[in-house]
Amino acid sequence: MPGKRKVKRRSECPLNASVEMLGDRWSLLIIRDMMLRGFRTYNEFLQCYEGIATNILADRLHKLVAYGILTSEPDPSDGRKLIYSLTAKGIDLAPVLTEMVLWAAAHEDTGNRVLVRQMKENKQKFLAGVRQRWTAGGQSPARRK
Amino acid sequence: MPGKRKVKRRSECPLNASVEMLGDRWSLLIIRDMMLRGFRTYNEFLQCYEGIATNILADRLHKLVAYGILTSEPDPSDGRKLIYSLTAKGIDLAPVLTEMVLWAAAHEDTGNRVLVRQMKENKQKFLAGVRQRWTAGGQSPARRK
DNA sequence: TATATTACTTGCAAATTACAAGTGATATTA
DNA sequence: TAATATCACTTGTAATTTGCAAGTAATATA
Repeated sequence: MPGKRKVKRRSECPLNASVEMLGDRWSLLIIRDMMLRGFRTYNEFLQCYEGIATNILADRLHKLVAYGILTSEPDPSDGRKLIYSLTAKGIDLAPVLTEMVLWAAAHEDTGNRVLVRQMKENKQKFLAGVRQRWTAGGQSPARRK
Repeated sequence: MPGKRKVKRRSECPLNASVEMLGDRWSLLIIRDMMLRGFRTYNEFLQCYEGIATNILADRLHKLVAYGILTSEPDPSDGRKLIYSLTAKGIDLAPVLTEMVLWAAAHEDTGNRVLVRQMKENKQKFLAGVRQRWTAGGQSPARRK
């Protein structure tokens, strides 16, 4: 388990730390696609509904790895591919994602009602599910398209 | 209570809606300063630790008002001032803020341990406090400097 | 009446983003 | 084995956004 490293930030505020790491238009969507859709490779991430540009995706993946939110390793069955995984730190973003989803679902006209109902009715169960799919037991989380 | 309006977004995903409204380096910090420090005017927001630029602040305040997260009204005791308030939609961001604070506090070397302990030990009480300070009874939430 | 304060706006350089078109390494197909 | 396809990127360029400094009009204070 890596220790907390001292990083130069605009302030000491923990919210500011989160905003500096995640406060952009793409990082959380990549994490969403890992948590909810089981995406793990570059080309899968490129298929995200919102249409991320290739250079931005490469940049964000590097940053998320540098922040300790993701790790990457070569695919043993295909030397061209890199497989990205969520670390414990990345898995711990599930509550953040959940609250952002519930907030938007409550106040905006959005889709994916199934997911929202699932999150609302049993937040704890949903979080446990993400954790299980991405730790020890679940090396290859199920893909849902 | 305003209804949910149809807005053109990159996708229907509720997380994407949140990211489009809040996914930048400043919006959530303005909301933090309202919720935790009781800031309500332009000059107060300008004093934020992270040092926001005036044009960025003006832009973000306009956007947050347009999204229905804030409202603004002239200060009756000083015609030059505008007083910004959190709407119900804005108050409902407290759980998002809380989870982002707890995540960073758990995984990064950050400050404001008092706030973090308060949030961790009694999340519900903290959320209730924010709601109370910003609704009906609490027209002028206490300033903590 | 002169000065100060408030909430901005404007101009401009620098940084970031989006889009299109490569690139080298590896894998598959004929 | 040679040609083609796929993979994870990189590069170039234009458009957009940001950061900083310097205004500005309306209102308040001395």
